[in-house]
Amino acid sequence: MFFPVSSPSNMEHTSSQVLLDNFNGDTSNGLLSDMKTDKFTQVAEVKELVENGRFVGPEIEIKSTGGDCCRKEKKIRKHRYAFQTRSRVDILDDGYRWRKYGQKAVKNNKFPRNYYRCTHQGCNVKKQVQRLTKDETVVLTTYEGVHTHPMDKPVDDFQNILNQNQIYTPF
DNA sequence: CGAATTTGACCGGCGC
DNA sequence: GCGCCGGTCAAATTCG
Repeated sequence: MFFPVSSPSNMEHTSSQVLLDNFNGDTSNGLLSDMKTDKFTQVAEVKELVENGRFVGPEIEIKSTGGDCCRKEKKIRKHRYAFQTRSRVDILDDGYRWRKYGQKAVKNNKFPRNYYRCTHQGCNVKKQVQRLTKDETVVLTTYEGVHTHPMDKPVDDFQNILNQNQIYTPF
């Protein structure tokens, strides 16, 4: 799996993965519960939106299982995407600027969940970050939405430096 | 002083 | 309807 993030010097990533299991109805950790209530139970595809080699946002494409007899499978894009990272630090700098707007205690978890919104004007991408109790070296990050602007922070990765000269306009 | 964070209040959905 | 739960708001506070 492509890991979309730059690697500033204060980060220590040793692994990352997409939590495909949680998109299949497992809401035991309280995350992604709306996937269930929305009555979409099958994940057709989980992929990262990559434009010109640069990560621009997460995307989940879901095929609805219920519904219309006359219509073919309806595709719904939820733009929600989760991955977990093994890191000692909570603050994972992914190149975008986030404003914290909430913090909640999570059931069955001694660590709080943090809610962030992208500070860019008109870009309402959200993410939530929580540390797992069962392995407190794991940080689970859930993104919702797609950035409508390029990241504003320079990174030390050469490919990212090249890609900063490109503007992504999804609509 | 403007921007970001903190933190309790508030709100909507859901189960009983 | 009521309470719980997850998510968001917003006033107060802190930070740069």
